[in-house]
Amino acid sequence: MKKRVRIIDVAEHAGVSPGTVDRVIHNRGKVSPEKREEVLKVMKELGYERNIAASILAKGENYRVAVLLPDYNEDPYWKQPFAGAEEARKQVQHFGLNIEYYFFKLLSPEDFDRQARNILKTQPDGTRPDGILFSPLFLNEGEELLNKCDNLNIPCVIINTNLQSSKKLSYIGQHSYQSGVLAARLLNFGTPKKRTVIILNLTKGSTNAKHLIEKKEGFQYYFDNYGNKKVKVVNLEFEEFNDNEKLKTFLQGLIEKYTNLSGIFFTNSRAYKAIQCLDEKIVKKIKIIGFDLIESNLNYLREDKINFLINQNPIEQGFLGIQTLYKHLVEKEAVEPIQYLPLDIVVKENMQYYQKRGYQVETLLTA
Amino acid sequence: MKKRVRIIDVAEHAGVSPGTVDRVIHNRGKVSPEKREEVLKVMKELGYERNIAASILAKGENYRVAVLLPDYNEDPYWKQPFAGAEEARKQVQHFGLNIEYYFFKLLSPEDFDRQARNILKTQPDGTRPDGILFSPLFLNEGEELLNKCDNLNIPCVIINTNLQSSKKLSYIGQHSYQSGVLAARLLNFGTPKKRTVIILNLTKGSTNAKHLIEKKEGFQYYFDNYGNKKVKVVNLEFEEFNDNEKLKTFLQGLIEKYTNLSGIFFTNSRAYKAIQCLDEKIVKKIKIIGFDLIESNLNYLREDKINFLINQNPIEQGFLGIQTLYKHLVEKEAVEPIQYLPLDIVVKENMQYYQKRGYQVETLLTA
DNA sequence: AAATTTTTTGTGTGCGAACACAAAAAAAAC
DNA sequence: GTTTTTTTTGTGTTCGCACACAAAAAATTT
Repeated sequence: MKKRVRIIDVAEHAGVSPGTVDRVIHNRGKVSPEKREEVLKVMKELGYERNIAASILAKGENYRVAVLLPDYNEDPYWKQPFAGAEEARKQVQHFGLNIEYYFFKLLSPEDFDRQARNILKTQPDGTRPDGILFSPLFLNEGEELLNKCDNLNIPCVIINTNLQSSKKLSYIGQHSYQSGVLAARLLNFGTPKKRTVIILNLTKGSTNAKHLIEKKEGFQYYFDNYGNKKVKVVNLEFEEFNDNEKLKTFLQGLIEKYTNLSGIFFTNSRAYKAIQCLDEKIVKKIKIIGFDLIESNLNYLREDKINFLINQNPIEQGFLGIQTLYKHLVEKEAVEPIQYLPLDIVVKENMQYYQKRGYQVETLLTA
Repeated sequence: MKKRVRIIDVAEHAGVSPGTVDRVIHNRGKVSPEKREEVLKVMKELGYERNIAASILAKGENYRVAVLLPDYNEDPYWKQPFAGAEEARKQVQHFGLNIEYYFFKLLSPEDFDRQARNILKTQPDGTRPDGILFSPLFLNEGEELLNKCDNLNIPCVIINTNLQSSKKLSYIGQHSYQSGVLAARLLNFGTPKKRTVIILNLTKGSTNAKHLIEKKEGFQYYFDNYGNKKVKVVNLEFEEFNDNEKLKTFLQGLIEKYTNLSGIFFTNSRAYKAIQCLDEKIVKKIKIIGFDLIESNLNYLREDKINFLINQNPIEQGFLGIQTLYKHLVEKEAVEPIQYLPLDIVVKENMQYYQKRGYQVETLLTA
């Protein structure tokens, strides 16, 4: 148990005052080059490490982080990153990280933009947030926010949807392409003969389509290279998924057209919307793969109407997002620019274990 | 951003000195009942919360935690909990938690016991560890260690194998029974007709058999209640798995005997030992499910010789184990007595994401 | 060469809790 | 009622860092 090296130890060895060492550590300038070099050398020699507890105490509660997510009342999926962030907040609040939440309307780029402006507005005390966690569902507006933050020197962590921009501190989420490959593998597993599989995208055009395209490509790739060569892949999209009648007509059309239909891969969390519209017997004959452990999907998983759900760890996304900002701001540690979360294969028999933090979502939101 | 309530605030409101409040908080006795009550009341009223950073700083680096695991040179699986613990150590070392590792010979209860005694020996400075993390592979010796620690008031976190004893702070690991059910589900998925499945236990009698029995029961339960009713389940054990010739003979015997063999479920990480001995064509005809993402298994997963691996998150077990002790000792927060980790279904297409921390295992151990 | 400005370096205080020790109050012994 | 002992309460120092401010040294100006 080697005793820690302190600033004052470094100062003594370097023949300077603690104040000078402090200036070197924090780059507060006003240090002559020679002393600067000497201090850096001694720090390395002695292996100086900042005492984080003392640092936090001396600094006071100072960091402000803004979290911008879709309003979860419109889509229960978004409860989960929120819950994860809340969980992390409880831990890091002791160490000087405070969090403010902002919510935008799920399908409205305008609202996203409005909230983003709110976040960046200077407070009465003249400050801006020290970090932002958000999900860039809209490509342009997301990039714009990243750019603004880059100018203001505010680190951003983005979750769920990746942007190519290098102006982010870190991306946390799934590898879209690979999730498509995985879905294909699972569907292929239950498709021995010459059959048809459908990849169906229930979404409106306005949202960031990039990760949906990647899923499709991954899905196609698997069947082209590894899967049962006799399987035909059909690629479809349907926008009016909120109109039950239209959706029903659309789906029945598919069933009639593709008589040798083996399975459907839903590219997002809306598998349950389709299953609602279909006859039980038909559903059970088709293999169905969807995304996300939201309650409506889980119910169908229990009833064996959905065969597999792929979990993209939304709770963990929120949790890790806050943790990453904490690491960067408070501990000043380097963070990974891309943090891919596992693609969990969820069936009835293991679903319970992926909802652990999920329990708190409910209690949290009714409070 | 409400300002924090400090001890001195509580003291003022209660009309006592900070020392008295301190005594109440730490139960250092010597406080008159009236003042004690008053202080507690005020603490609740003002919502006092300990400033953890200040607390850690004032206390100094004080906590010592011992970690007792099997020697990973004998079984690569055990590299993983070690790596997880190391990862956690890096984080909590800043906050006053120091870790010492002890290793015991995998199949030797005597060595486990010897190391346990080492751990509990008082140090030159008269102290014992403040907490212990271990894996109670041997039922009796594990219980004994728990009992001793209970007497000495040392909190214990156990991983991998559960013990019924209530004298543990927390268990972290899988739900054995449910993992059996899950394996059955996956095997059943690929078994349409009247066939035979084998559940095979490659182990020596000496280790704690309890979680193996639970796996078997879960496996059987699924086929009895939900699975294909025409499947016959055969329950076997083989001890001399390290003798390739004998194992080969044994397995070929099985193949000949059960001509309609559909799949084998290996109850631990030794699936690879069996596959080594078998002909490629035969392996590919049989569905194989095993446990644990060790390199030999992963290779066979890549080659499609193993269909599914169930991951019991050994890295996370080590990581969470240390975190749990940190929470208990340093943050003094309540911890969950049982923390079940997910039963991950791993195939070729998602295996990479479950090894994230695993990468560091290699670099760690060659250093 | 003295006075002034600018750059560089050193000193001191506070953050909040833990713990040792001193002081005061209460109880017991005489 | 005084002294001694025990219980209860209060005070002061420490942990290591951040940051404000004071002091010293160097560079400019006069």
